[in-house]
Amino acid sequence: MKYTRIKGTVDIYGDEMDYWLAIENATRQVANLFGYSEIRTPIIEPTELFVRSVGQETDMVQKEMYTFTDRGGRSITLRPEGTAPVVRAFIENSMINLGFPQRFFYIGPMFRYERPQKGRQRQFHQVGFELLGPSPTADAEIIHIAVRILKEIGLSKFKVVINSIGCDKCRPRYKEALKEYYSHHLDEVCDDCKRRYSTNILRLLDCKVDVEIAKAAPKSVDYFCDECREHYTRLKDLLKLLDIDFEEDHRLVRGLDYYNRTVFEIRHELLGAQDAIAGGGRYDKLVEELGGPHVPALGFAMGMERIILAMKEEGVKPPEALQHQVFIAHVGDVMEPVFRLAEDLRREGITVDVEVMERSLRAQLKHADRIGARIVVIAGENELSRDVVVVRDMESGEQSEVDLGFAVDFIIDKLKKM
RNA sequence: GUGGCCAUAGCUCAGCUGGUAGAGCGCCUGACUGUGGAUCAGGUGGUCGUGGGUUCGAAUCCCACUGGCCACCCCA
Repeated sequence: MKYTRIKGTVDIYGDEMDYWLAIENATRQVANLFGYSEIRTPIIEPTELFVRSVGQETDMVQKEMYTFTDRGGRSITLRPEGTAPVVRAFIENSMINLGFPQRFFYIGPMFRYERPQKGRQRQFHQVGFELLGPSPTADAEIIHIAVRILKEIGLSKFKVVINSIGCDKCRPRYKEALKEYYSHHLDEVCDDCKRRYSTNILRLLDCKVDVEIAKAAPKSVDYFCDECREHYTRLKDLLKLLDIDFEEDHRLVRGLDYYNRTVFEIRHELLGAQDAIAGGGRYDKLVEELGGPHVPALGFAMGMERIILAMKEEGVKPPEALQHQVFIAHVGDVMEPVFRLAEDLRREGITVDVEVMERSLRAQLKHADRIGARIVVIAGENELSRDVVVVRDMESGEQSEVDLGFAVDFIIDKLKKM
């Protein structure tokens, strides 16, 4: 094979596309119901944008970015996530003048240079929502939307996990407590944890090896400042009001530096190692960090590939995006009336395939059957010389001769009854 | 970046201890000269992932590379 896909990428087509459209349709529908407008930002951004926002020390920046130098000598990166570009666009276009709050959603490809596995590719796709606003009500709304979309798609076997990692004011105290605690267990934890003890102490909490040690570790809740405690408590109350089931997990910390206070994840029960189908949190300092005004905000992203895996695991079938309704088979020199009939039907919103291969009638019927056409119109010289066509119901096999002038009404009527 | 398993027709796979490729499905044609789905018959289709090595001879053994899957790491 001469040319093949780049490692970690896939071609999406055919029946598979139905899954994608189901997710996109659910997203747009829910976005519309909650008043979110779509934003499309470039796929390439200055490298520095992600270094600043996601964090110099994160794995995403350290070893997962697709970065290259363009012909002008600029360092460019294929976006590894969607929040930083949205915030950049918000600042650059002075959207602050549009008033508050502001609500955005996006759908598109992201790129991370990782080793592919189940639920993980190098080019993957996310649906994301961002809400620029400060209150716990905003947090509840964002989680509400994520759950709503998943339900709209037809999923049910997932759970919402939430936590708060405090803010700049109270997190240092919490980190101290963790260091103190882990200093007594350093010889028991895994090598990764030993390394992160000094680089990123919070991450020791979600280590999968030393689960018991992490479970017994100090919890952020016990170190919150008054504001963080109030925010977190209020969020939980609001989620209950919205009838959203959630679990608290003090070990949930996220890998992006910009998060503070609320973080959450939605995990699917039937997936493998990569079971997080959505994740997000609050980022109150990010807008300022990127040179904008003080604008507290939060958001989340859902992994479309993972949602499709979840749909398949749960047996959720997306609706067929393309339904072949009418196939026009023709024999002989009859194109003028055939084209006219096809156009008349399409004007009524009916999907019409016209034979373009000049095959035998038998082959045309076979093709019509394969694409799932409900009705086949047989237009031959025999019929058209008498100004009629044959209309065949492909399910029952019933055929009727219909005057050309009544064919459209006849077919519309027949489709309605199917 | 690390580890395990894997790579034969469009798809799913067989091919035992080395003797130079097969099935099912699909696709095309015909039986049915202008009528799909069933059946039957015929046909199409592969430099056995790539490169090298061992051998008289390699799809089969060895090495490297590439790619795939799964897991680690990390994340959606």
